[in-house]
Amino acid sequence: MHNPKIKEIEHLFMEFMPLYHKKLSPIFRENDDDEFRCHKNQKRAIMIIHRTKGIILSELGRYLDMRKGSLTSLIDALVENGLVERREDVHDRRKTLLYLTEAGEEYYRQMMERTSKTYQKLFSKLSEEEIEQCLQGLQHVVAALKKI
Amino acid sequence: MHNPKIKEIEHLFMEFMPLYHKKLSPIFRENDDDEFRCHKNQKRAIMIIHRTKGIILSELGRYLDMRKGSLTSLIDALVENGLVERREDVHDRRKTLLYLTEAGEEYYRQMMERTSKTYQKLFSKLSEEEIEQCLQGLQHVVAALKKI
DNA sequence: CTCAAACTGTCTGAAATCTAACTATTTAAA
DNA sequence: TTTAAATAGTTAGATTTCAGACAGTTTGAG
Repeated sequence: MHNPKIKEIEHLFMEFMPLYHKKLSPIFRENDDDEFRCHKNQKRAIMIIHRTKGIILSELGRYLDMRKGSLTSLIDALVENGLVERREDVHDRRKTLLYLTEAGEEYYRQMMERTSKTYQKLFSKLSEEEIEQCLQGLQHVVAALKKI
Repeated sequence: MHNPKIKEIEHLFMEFMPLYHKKLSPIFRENDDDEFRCHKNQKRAIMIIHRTKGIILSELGRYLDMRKGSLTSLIDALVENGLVERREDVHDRRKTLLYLTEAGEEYYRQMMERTSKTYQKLFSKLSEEEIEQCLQGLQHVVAALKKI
């Protein structure tokens, strides 16, 4: 019942997450020339809504690891700023579908432009081989997380 | 200057993080039989202090992606509950070193016991080969994050 | 069909986190 | 040596997130 390799995976995640926060999370704090003054979690929400258009609030909360109650006000602010819009779900009247507005998509593009520069700068410290291994490693980890 | 593989890595991280939050983060929310009623970030802090004994507040903040100002009160609560202790740094009087108390280590052990059960259950859905690939993948990603 | 269980989003007051100052200490350049 | 810049931790007030309760809707078992 107890698989030692899974235990190793657990340890690696505990090593991985602090490293991610230290090296990569700060990217979402960068607030220079952010006309809407979005904070970190608003930016994370925008990135997810862009990728999964029509997502509902509850599911967004799962992806962000935030409670749906917190998201009501977070999304309210984004709607007020004209970056996000709510639409009713025709097939399930409980649900509200979330989309980026055109302004939201534009904001997303600008955000990604800055993000990419930071990624390029950071990972250029690695050799081509290390980059390749990181890339393939991430693919395997993502594939695993999708299955569990 | 622009490396397309780094761009792929960036995309994979953007896919990875929401998946991690959805599948693995909830583990730290489990609050059954938690006599100290530690919330998620307190648990994350305890895990990091266990791994990096004698860490200072500012560095802990980087690993948690939290501001040092927030950590003063977070650590205060853990100290009051007898799980963490502050010690002065003899060589640099600005610094305060953080350690788990014996009760803190015991709390950590109990938390890890529950965590491990959840990891075992989740990852047992994967084949041996998929587990191996996830494991090796994580090793490469961690190695990369350490270098950048 | 009926009705309980599950799920949606919102609300309210409590709790946690953030921003931005501030003091103290160390580092390093002048 | 002197001094400016960088870093550590704390504090106060503003902002964000939380837990828990709520009403409306859908699902599914009997």
